[in-house]
Amino acid sequence: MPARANRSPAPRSRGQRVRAPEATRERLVAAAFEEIHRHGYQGAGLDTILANAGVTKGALYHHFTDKADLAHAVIDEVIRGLTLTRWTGPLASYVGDPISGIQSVLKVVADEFCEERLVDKVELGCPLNNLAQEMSPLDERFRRRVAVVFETWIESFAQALERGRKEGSVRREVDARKVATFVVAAVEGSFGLAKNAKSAPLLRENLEVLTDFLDSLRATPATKRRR
Amino acid sequence: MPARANRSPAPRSRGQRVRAPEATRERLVAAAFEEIHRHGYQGAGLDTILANAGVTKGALYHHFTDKADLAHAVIDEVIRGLTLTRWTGPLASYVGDPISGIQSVLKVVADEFCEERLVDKVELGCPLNNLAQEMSPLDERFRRRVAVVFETWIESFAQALERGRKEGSVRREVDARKVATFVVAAVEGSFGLAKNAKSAPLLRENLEVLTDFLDSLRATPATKRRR
DNA sequence: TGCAGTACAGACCGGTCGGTATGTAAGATG
DNA sequence: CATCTTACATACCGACCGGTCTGTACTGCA
Repeated sequence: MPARANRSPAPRSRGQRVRAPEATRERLVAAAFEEIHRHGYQGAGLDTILANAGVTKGALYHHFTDKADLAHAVIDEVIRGLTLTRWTGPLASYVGDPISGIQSVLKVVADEFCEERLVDKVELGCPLNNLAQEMSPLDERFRRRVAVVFETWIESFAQALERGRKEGSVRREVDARKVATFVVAAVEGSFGLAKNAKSAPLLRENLEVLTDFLDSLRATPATKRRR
Repeated sequence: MPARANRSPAPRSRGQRVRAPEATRERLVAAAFEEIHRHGYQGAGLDTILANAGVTKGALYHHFTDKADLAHAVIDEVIRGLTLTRWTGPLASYVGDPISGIQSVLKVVADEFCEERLVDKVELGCPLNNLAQEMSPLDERFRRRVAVVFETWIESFAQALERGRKEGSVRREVDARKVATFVVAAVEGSFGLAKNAKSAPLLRENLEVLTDFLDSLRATPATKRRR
């Protein structure tokens, strides 16, 4: 196993304690996110998290009741935040018809993971989907929290599509909610296959097919967008 | 935690040993598949597997070198078999154009999981995808074995689509391989969302959208199939 | 300035679980 | 029938790991 990187070393130099509870908490959550992203919840070791956060058991159990509580914070804060930043945020601020908006967001993500700097992250998969698949049947509290994040994601896409329908850019027969759910499912499925194949190009190609599918929903019969 | 069912009680009544090594091995693999399907590889307990198989550690380590070896057998035999039975087999034996063939297979699966008897299994997700998401970044041997199964699945769909293209039922511009990969990704993504939502209808609806997408690939411009 | 509550540090514990070592009965072999 | 190999059963071990407990330094407050 590769030595685990300990970025942002502990700011405690013994004799000069800093006393920044909020910062400590966030270091713990951030380190937990990393570990869980790499090894899953069950595979994540508290000792590793503590080492990477630069704190000890005392700090952990001061801020959280147990391992699950820490993971809940990871979902509610980090993973939810990432979903908003990557998907709902960019789509909401997009100017233009919603289908082009979703396609634009897909392209941004595809480009991002094809960059040299992030190709390695493809094999770690989507943190949201990872937790969903691992924990949904095991712990109801995990399942619900993850479901909430999925819901906001789907709902933002659904509202965009519904708006497009009313504005005339999206075909009338389209069920915005169903399509939005499908798009999210297809995105997560694409991440999953790319993760197993360790292939960022595979992710990109899948998102391209998804883009074609979205074109087929346009009211103006698919004027072959730029790719 | 719920008491784990021990179906098919051990056939050993002490004093009348049966000596059926192949059967014992298969009982172990079957029990391991169940446990892994429910709790993932890391969460699966050997003691539970042994209890449900009705054998002991001695039997296990006689037939397998370690836990990973047992799981490898689960992938190569059970999960691969399920994939062939559910997807590539039915499609291969379908008479008619390949797009209708894939749609038919999708419908069979959707109906299956909406039955009273199998709705509970939705929340366990697809065994193949579960292992792919959990183990791909952790163990290269797991990743490769899972990738092989995905490959046969995708390839069977790709060949069907390519055949349709040559026969004229599938549009010329369609990249059979890309589309086949996307379909598999969409299926797995749909299973994943349905698993988190604990909703068989959600799975069905997603597969319906996927069916619509497949219609858009027909050379004859989507003559609105039966649903 | 003393005191109390906060924010940790670090040693330790108990259970779980994968794996091993040893024993033994059943079937094959000569 | 003696023996060897196969096919298990069972007791046991040691490591890991989540969680606890106690101690302590810093800080705000009366």
